[in-house]
Amino acid sequence: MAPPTRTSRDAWIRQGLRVLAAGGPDAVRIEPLARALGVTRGGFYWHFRDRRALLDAMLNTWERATTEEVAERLEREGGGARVKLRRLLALTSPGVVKTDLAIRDWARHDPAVAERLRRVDNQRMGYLRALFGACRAGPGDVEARCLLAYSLLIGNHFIAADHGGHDRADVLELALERLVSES
Amino acid sequence: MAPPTRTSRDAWIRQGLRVLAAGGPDAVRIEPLARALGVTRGGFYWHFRDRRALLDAMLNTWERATTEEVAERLEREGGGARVKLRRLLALTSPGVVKTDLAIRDWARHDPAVAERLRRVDNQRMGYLRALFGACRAGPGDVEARCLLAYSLLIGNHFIAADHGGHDRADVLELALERLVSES
DNA sequence: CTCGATCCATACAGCACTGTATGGATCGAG
DNA sequence: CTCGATCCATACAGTGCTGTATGGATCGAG
Repeated sequence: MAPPTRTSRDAWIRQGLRVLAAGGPDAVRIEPLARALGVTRGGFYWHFRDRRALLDAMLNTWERATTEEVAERLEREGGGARVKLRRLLALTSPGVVKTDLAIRDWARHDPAVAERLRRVDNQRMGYLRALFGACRAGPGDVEARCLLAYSLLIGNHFIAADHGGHDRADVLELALERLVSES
Repeated sequence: MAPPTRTSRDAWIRQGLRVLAAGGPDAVRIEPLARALGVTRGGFYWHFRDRRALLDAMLNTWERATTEEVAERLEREGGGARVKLRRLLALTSPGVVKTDLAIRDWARHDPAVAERLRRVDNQRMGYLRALFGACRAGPGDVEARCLLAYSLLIGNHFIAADHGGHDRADVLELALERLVSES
C-alpha cells in the first residue's frame, strides 16, 4: 500500500534539518535542497504545500526527537547526578547541538518557533531539576544550578575563547564538578 | 572639507546593525535598508563597494564598540568581583545582547566572523579571569568559574524555560552568588 | 499486463534583490 | 555665483528563488 518512496517526505525533512544546522532557516530553500537530493523541485510540492510547511514539519520532527531522546537516554541507565550530567554533556555533541543552536537563533525572530523552543527547554529543565534535586540544596539553589548547567551546555558550543593554556574539556569537567558539589 | 553628509556611511552601518540584531545577517539587504533610511540604493554604492563591504564595516564597528565598551566600563568604577559581575550582567542587556547573539550565530558558518568573535571572546574572558582571580582559587578553578559565568551571561538570554514559580532574576542572582563564593 | 498511486521533469509567470551606469540634486567653500 | 565634492534617483540587465500547471515516468498490487 505504501511503496518505499523514491524521495520520501522524510528525505526532504532530513535534508532540511541538515541545511538548517549548517546555515540557519534562511538557508533552507527548496531548489538547493532539491539539487542536493539529486532531483528537481517537482516532487516537493507533492509532499508539502509550500516552503513554510516544510519548516513546520522540520520543527515537528526536531521537537519529537529531542524530547524523546532526552527522556529515553535519562530514563534508561541509572547513575548519580554526576554520571547523568556527564552523559548529558556527551549527548549534546557538536553535531546534535548545531540544529539546536540554529533553532534557538531562529526563535528570536519567530514567535511560533519560540513557543516550541519554550516547550523543549522546559522539558529539559525538568530533567535537570530532578537531577539536581538529588543534591541536598534548597529549591532556589537547585534552580540556580539548573540554569548554570543548561547555560554551560549551550554556551560551551557558543563561546570561541581560548583558555590560557587550559584545555576546554578540562575546564568543562571542573565546571561540572562545581555544579554537583554539595556546598 | 567634510560637509555633514545627508545619509552618512555610519547611518548605513547603524541601520545594518539594527537589522542584523533583529533578523540575522541574511536579513541585511541593501534595498530594504535604503527604504528604511528613506532613500534609494543610489548612495549606497558610493560608500561601499558591495554588500559584503557593508557587513565588514558593521563587524568592525561592533568589534571596536564591544571591546572598548567592556574595557571602559570595568576600568572605571572599582568594586569587588561581586559588584563588577553584577555590572557586567546589567551591561549585557537584551538590546545589546541581540547583536551579540546574531553575530555569534553568524560566526557558526563564516570563518572570518568566527575569527573576530574569538578575539572579542578572548578579550572579555580576560576580564572575567582577572575578576575571578581575586577569589582565592586554583588557576583551573578560576577558568571553570569564568566559563560558567560567561555561559550564564549568554545562555541567560537564550534559554526559554520557565523556572517552576521562581523568577528568572532571582535565579540569576543565586547563580552569580555561587560563582563568587569562596569554596 | 494493467492500473492506480506515487514521484519527477519541464516550462512559465512573478518577485525581490544585486550591481552598474548615468544624469542629476544639494551644499559648502571660495 | 561658481564649482567641486558629495549624495541621490532612475533605469537596466542579470540572478535565484517561489509557486503553479501539466504531462509524464516508475513501481507495486492485482
